[in-house]
Amino acid sequence: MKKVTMADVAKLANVSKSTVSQYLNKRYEYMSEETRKRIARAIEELGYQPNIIARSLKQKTTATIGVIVFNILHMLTIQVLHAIEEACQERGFHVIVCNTDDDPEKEKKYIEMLRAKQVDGLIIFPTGKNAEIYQKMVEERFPLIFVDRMVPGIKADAVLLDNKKAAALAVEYLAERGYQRIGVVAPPLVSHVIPRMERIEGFRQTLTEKGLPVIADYVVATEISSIQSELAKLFASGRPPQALFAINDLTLMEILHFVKNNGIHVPDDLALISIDDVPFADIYTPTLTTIAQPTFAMGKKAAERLFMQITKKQKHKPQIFRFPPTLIERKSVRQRGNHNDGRQ
Amino acid sequence: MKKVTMADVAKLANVSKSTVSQYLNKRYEYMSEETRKRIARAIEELGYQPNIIARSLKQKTTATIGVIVFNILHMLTIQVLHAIEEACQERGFHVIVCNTDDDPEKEKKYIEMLRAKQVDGLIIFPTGKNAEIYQKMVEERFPLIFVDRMVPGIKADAVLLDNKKAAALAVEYLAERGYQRIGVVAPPLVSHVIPRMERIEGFRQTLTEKGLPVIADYVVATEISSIQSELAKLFASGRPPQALFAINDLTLMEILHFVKNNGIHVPDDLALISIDDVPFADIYTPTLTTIAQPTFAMGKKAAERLFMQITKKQKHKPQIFRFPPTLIERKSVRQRGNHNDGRQ
DNA sequence: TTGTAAGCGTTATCAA
DNA sequence: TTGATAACGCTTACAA
Repeated sequence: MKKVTMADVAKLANVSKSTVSQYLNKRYEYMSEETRKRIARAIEELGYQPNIIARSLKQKTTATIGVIVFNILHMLTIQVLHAIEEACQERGFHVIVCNTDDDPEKEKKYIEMLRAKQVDGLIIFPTGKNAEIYQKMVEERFPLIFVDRMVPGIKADAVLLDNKKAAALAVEYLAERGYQRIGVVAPPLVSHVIPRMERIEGFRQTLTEKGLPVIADYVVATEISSIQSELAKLFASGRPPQALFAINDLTLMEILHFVKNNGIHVPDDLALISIDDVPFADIYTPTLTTIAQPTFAMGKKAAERLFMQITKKQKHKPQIFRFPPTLIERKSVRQRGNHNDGRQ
Repeated sequence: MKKVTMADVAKLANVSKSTVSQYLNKRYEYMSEETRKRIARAIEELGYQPNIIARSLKQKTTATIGVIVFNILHMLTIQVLHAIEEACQERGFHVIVCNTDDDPEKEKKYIEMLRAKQVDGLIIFPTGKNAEIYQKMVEERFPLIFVDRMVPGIKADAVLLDNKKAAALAVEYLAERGYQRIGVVAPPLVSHVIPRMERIEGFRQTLTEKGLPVIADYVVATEISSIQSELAKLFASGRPPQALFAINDLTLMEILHFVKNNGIHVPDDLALISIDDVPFADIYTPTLTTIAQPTFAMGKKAAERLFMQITKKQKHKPQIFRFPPTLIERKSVRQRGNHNDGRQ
């Protein structure tokens, strides 16, 4: 009762399917004004809508990309996704979004399904645990970009924050303001999650460069759910840190809960700086000094780079794009008095 | 060099394409152990991956749905999307996500493109301004669900918050605690954005029911960018409101900025309650009393209902699903002293 | 300037 | 238990 096809249009307009096809693809060059109008009328009359699936089958291209993320609720994910969607919109592409919850099995299934659906390329916020599959795509020259996390050993394009720099920014900022006992809070340090490692590495390194001690106890790296209790232990000890560096928005939230529940005053009792510019940074009291990621630029770059891969399917040497973090100075870190030697 | 097709598998396994097809669709009934193994081996050997596009063309079904949202950065959007994605995952469906920025033109283009791509159904957070197009889909019985906003006159399923109830909850809560001069802050009241209208309507109605005056000046409904200045005017006047009801998270943010910039103390100078349970509600000082939407349940319902439409393409009378809001009591509203008659 | 016909990679209907 | 063969709706040489 419903499906109008090109053949119907052709019949009604008294032309052949190919002519209709020409028309639809705007190849008007050799088409008489007359036929063009007849076709237009027929399409109108029948309410014809082309079937892109059929075209895709023939052309082997779907104008669709897949974006596989490990946490769709993450602010970073959403912002990058936004930029990707916008870039795709400009090019007439569509985005299939898949959420893995950081489960490699789901990721694997998604990659396979999306490739079966013939997406033209993939942007992945990887779990990091499907090396063989990533590798296979690289070998086949399938258009692929990693975002946020990269996977060691896989020669694919990646769009990342300059994580060491971000950590350095934080530590330098604190050090310059007289903080000496600086702690860091992070999720568990697992080796395949590169940004975490890089941030901690940058933290340690910068501390050393600044001549400050790296105190093992001040490195809190544990499940989000136990950050509160770990912090409690830390602050129950004799010498709690003077400042805390939150490696991302999730850990920042935990710290904020902790200070609220324990009546710790920021920045007087404890200075705070974090990576990820949370939306409430400047309504919180005190406003929060953060290190922002250029999320929109990152998403845009990922999309553009993917389009490049899609259009010119040459070899292209894999590139890692490191985006610079930006320190946004607010009030959660203040200048420490010089007379204070660090004791409470 | 790459594309392995069913024909290749068939040749290698020494069977016909149809047999391979049977195998892939797990119709093993009449298949000899022997051929089954041969096919399995051939698939393995060639690294064959089925082309779902071809299958879709034949079967007229893509196992893909489209989700068109008017603001992908909205927290509500993201949470509902999350639930939709999860429900789709369970059913082997994929989700194409499109962001319209509340632009009806974009929405129109997206709807057309997605239908051309033969998606099996559409979940739309509508701009509300493409009535003819929505109507056409309804008439064609194309699977369609509206979320968050509904469109008057369009007989389609919709998943919504019980907006009047939400507003009533807020006003009752304030009234019961002795607040009399209650204001509301909202984006511009345009008639096609139903939830806004419903919330304001609920606000007014409940105020009246509680015997409280509806003061025109206390209804701030304006562009987000000018909320601050409108609030400034309001508070510069002799009798500012004792409590403010933020119609959504965006307006809440503006109010929060305003109180911070003007040294207004919450809840002592001004009580605050809002729809949308923002992530920082319980780290803010004071913690924020909010009215939460059951976002996950809403997304799940939208997906399930869409699947129902997709599977049984019968008439089905359109239903509006109203989800109950939940008041989460925190500290941004306190009991007012009875001796206070409302004057400052 | 327009039409014919051969695909694209599946599935489905019959036969064998 | 398996195999021909014709769709599915479109694109694209090549002819006319």
